[in-house]
Amino acid sequence: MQIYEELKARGLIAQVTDEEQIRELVNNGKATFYIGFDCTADSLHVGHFMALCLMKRLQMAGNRPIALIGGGTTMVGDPSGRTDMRQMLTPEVIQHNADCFKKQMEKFIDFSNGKALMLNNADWLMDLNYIELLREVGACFSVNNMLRADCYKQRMEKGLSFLEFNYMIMQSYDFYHMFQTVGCNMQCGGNDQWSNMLGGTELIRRKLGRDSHAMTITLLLTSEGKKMGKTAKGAVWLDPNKTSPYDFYQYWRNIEDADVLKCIRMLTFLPLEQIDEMDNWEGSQLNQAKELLAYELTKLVHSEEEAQKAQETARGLFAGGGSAANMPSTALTAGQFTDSKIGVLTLLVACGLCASNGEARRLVQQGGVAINDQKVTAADAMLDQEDFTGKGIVIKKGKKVFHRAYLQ
RNA sequence: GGGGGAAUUCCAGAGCGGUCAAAUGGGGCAGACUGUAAAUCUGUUGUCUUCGACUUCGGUGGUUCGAAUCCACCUUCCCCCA
Repeated sequence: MQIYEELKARGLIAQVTDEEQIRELVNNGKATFYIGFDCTADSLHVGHFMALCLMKRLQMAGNRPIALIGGGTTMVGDPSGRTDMRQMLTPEVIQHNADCFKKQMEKFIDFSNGKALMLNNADWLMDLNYIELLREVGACFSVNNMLRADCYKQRMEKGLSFLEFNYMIMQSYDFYHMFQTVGCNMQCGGNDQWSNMLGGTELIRRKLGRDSHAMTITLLLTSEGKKMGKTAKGAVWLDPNKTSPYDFYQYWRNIEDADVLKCIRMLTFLPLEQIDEMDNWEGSQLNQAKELLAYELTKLVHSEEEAQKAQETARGLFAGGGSAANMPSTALTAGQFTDSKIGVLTLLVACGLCASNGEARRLVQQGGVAINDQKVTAADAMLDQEDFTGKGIVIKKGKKVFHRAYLQ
């Protein structure tokens, strides 16, 4: 099976400009394609992970990826999928984020010997001259057409600033620029980028009379239609300091039944035959699939070792007994104890399990806290400092959150 | 440039000058049931030294014994006309 067919079988491809041409290009390793990354945060998250996987797959098939850091476009802000205006980021923050992205990407993509490129569009966008750009590029865009684009439509009601309206033009210019300078002939991206991407191919056709291609990746949505990788606390990050490997593992382990197979197919590198076999799994058997998914992804994003550790910890905690070594933990200092004692509420807050004493109190009152498997019933319960020495104690919040606290 | 409207707790969205820490829904958290799933039901959801106190309703001042509710100005956004 060739790469294009595989991508299709995995359900990764959402839209393409010309299937035949792209198939030909990609299957023969003739594509130089780019994916843009807006650096609005200092770490990549699960959403980006899809894109990175696609790059990796295409690279393995002999194509050349370009990771484009949006140092310039982030200054403008993409209105797609947003109902309100993005917060403006300062150039310093954007630069910092771009640097962070670069480090993370190097783990996935082989940038050696020009096998892949990493560019930053700040390098060419920041020097543009307004009038020149208007005459050169602006003339090629029809506002009528742009307004018809889906991403702007929703914003027509809530208001759209001229700044954001220009995002499509910047992105199109990127493609146009790289088409000429590094021979980039295809753009990939999330399906929400479709109209922005078409802007680029259109610009290239108008300015140069040449064909270029665009391909979008299916957005990974939960069965409820929400974006995958978002939790109430925010995104699931790839940076182990922002989302620990254990939490990362747990995120996938806790996924809904309806989404498991889809995720395995789209996100892992397991052979399709193996995945097809799991297709008729049902009920609690799906738990095995979830474990596999969580393991594979943790391995890809962090390392085999981390995946192993996370799996052991999770199995131990949920199956009972088990090692407490790798669960998230907090080191307490003697200063946090008064008279060698600490209150449960204080402890919960200190470990970041609760945002406030009030929340901690509620949690205890509702029977949601257990320490070393003993349910805590009194909000004013005190714990002895000596219990925290060595491995410390294990706090269980609700049914799934385990946390270790020990004395430093 | 002219006219009108809006800003409320995580989100959406109610809110007579006192009885408003603020309806309702969503989301979150916890409990029951389960398979570390979903659905369902229940409780809870500003902070704290929690039978009490304190700080919130875009910002700043003002009126009042008392203001999320009235007035002025400012900021931001939306709509209509040009």
